[in-house]
Amino acid sequence: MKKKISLRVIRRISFYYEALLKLNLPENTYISSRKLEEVTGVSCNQVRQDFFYLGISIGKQKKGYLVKKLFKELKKILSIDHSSKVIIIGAGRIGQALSNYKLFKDRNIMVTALFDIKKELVGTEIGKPGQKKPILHIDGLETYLMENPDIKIALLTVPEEAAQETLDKLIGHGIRGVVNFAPKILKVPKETREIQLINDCIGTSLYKIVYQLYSKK
Amino acid sequence: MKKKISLRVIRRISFYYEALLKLNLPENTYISSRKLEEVTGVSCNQVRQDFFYLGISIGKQKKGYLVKKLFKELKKILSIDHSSKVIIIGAGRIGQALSNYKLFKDRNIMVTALFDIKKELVGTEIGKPGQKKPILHIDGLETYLMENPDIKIALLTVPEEAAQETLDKLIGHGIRGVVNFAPKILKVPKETREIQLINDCIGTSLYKIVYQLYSKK
DNA sequence: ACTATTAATTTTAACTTAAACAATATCACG
DNA sequence: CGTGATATTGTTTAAGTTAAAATTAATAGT
Repeated sequence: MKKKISLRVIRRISFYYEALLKLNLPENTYISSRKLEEVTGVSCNQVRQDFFYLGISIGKQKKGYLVKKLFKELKKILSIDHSSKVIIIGAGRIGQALSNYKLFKDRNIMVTALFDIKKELVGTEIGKPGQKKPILHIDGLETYLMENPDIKIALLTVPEEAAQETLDKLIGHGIRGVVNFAPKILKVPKETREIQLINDCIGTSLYKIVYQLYSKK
Repeated sequence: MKKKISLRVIRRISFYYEALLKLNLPENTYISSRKLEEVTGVSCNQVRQDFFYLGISIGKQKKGYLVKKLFKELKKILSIDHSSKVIIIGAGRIGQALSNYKLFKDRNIMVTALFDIKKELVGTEIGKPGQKKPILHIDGLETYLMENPDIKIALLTVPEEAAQETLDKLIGHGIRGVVNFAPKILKVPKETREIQLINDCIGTSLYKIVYQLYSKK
């Protein structure tokens, strides 16, 4: 029985992983919790506690964690030690930006196709040579998913008017996890259980920053 | 002395606010905590506790909260009862998408200009007629901010290679709050205190969804 | 061998959410 | 028009979760 890890911890773990990517240290060197604090902003105490909690006790006193080992452990926890395929629904600016997002490689996440309804987009490809992805019509979604049953994740970047309806359609066609980028909070229908939805609405954090800045006193 | 509100509460408050926007109810009708749960996914207990905590005790038994009053209270808490001006650094796909983001209006947040270094972009305008925003060269940033001292917030959508450097520059020129959309965790220099930075890196939530979906068991 | 640094672990405190419950206003109904 | 049932709030209390701090142990370097 595996311990449940909260999304908050997962987020920090992803920070540590990103830090390793960013620093690009040789695999046989060490990185300390202090250094991780410096790069990620997460306190070294928290770093160690996270590692302890997760059963990562691979540190060496006075040196830190072996980069190679740490990479491996973090990947395992994040479930990015194997490759995941995703599709993007909506080939507008956000969708295209996401599909071009080069770091997907380091995270073992692959965009296989984009879907849209705009005539001028459907049938074209986007991306750099060698990693082009087709833009397909959304009517072909069901067929596509039947032919590619290992695709369980969709990134939703359609206009907000169409967002909820599209989400429902995705779920109906077997998608199990969705990140919603449309500026509108979506909900999964009650009946359908076990669907993972993250509302990562663009602009949400504006509220936070405005609050922090202007609510003072 | 004002009570400190955590960002987590602020996020929920913004959900309630978004729910009101979405439902678009007449101002003189009522909305219950149950209904808010239905729309936002936040439990009605939590809703009531939030309101209690924040001193919003405007509910009527058996009916709920008067939409008009609730709007007013939420706006006040979120500090969007007055207008805030922001600039966008990076006029690429994400930056353009953000600048077109129509909901800014309802949130009293205005994009006044975009900045970039690309020759083909600088000097042009984007946006629908009547709300066009200029794209300026980033070299003009300092001057622009001196002429518009009420702009304290920047949205950062530059490529990740330039992100940290650009953030430092922004801070140097008096920007006080930044939302970073580049796929890289940034940090504010230690010396500079009181700068609000939110790393809202595009793609961060992919880790979460992948974990939730593939780590099962 | 001593010192300083760092990890592992435990303890404590803070924060967050959930649950419970009393109070009250509205509505249905006779 | 009165009355009772009920929905819904305001408030408190408890539980659960998360983060911080403190402590212990180990090891590298001098």
